[in-house]
Amino acid sequence: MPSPHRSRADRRRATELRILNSARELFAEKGFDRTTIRAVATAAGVDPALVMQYFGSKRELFTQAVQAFPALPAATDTDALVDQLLATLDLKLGGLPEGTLVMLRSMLTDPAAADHVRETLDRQIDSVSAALPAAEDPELRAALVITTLLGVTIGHQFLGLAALRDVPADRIASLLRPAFKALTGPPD
Amino acid sequence: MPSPHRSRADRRRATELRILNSARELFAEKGFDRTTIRAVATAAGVDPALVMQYFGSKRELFTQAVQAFPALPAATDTDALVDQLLATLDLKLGGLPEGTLVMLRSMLTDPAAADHVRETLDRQIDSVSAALPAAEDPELRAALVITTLLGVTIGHQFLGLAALRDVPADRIASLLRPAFKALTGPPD
DNA sequence: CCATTCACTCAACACGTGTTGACCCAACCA
DNA sequence: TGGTTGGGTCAACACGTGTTGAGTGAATGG
Repeated sequence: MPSPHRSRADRRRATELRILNSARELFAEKGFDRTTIRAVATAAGVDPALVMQYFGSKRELFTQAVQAFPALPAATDTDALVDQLLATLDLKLGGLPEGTLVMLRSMLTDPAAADHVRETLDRQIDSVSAALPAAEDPELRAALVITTLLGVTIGHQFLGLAALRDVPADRIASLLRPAFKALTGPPD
Repeated sequence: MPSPHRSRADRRRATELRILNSARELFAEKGFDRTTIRAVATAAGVDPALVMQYFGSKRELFTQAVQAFPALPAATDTDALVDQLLATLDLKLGGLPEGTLVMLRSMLTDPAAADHVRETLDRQIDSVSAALPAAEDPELRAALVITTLLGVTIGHQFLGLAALRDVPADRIASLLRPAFKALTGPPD
């Protein structure tokens, strides 16, 4: 059922976007393997063949459905860095962008997704590490901070751990803050 | 190629075990969806139909391939608890039992695996929480400790983050210790 | 020694998948 | 108005999957 009176190019872009959105939603919810081209097509109200025609392959559709993680804001001061990292918790626990969910969901079972996540986290670690000039082993400390956030995110967003349900993000942040301070700079 | 002179019952148990071990290895490496009955059978040197005959279904084989996480040792003292938690890092970073790898690998894409992991972690959280009588929000604190360990494990074991490669477990433990102390009991 | 049990294999079914090529018809353009 | 483009559908192929039922032959036990 085509929407009324629109130019051919407009409709083309609209359905392509509809497909991409359905794909993101399904990939984020069920992962790469369990998301079928047919399911995406149905969700978008379109024939499976059209999905192929537009994106070439399921793998390519997956790639397009992923969007880069939001870059971490730079910080040179350690205290400010911790605050900024904790500020991202709101995002991580509430409305993580769907393109990010797509990556995280499949990272343990799809090597391509794992690569993408690894590269992204490595980059984030470098970025955090660069803001820890005073401490020793800055890269390792940064990695522990980032993986901690990853673990909390997984426990909350994907596993739905009881102890994390209905806990406001700033409560978690306030408990995590002293831990991150201990991690990023030792008490001397 | 039957191994020589053994009783029928012995050989039966032996091949059943061989199948189970192959299954564990493959499930741990590739996850539920990408592990095929045929691949398990081939790895065990056996016909696919035999796998079905012994385990009934792929799902049942998966269930059998999972073994319970090693229970957390109890501790009533906070400092001792932190030490014990960090002592598990050796295990988590080195030779995590394959049955555990199976669960973790599939937890993001297979709901049954997610259930199992959630239940296990909930139990661990309760256990840790019980050892934190003094602090407020003990359950939440426990959950943050456990999810931190989860995140570090994933970053190291499954993603292979560069910053965690070739870092001895006790180095990580020594950096994590002050963070866990800050998390389990506030500086008063 | 013979009948039976049973570990194990073979061949196939039913189904869902990604992917493809032929086709249709409304929008466009001269 | 008529020919062409191109968004979109239809039907099918080739393949891999979990699963099944009939069959085979050696170990068993009386």
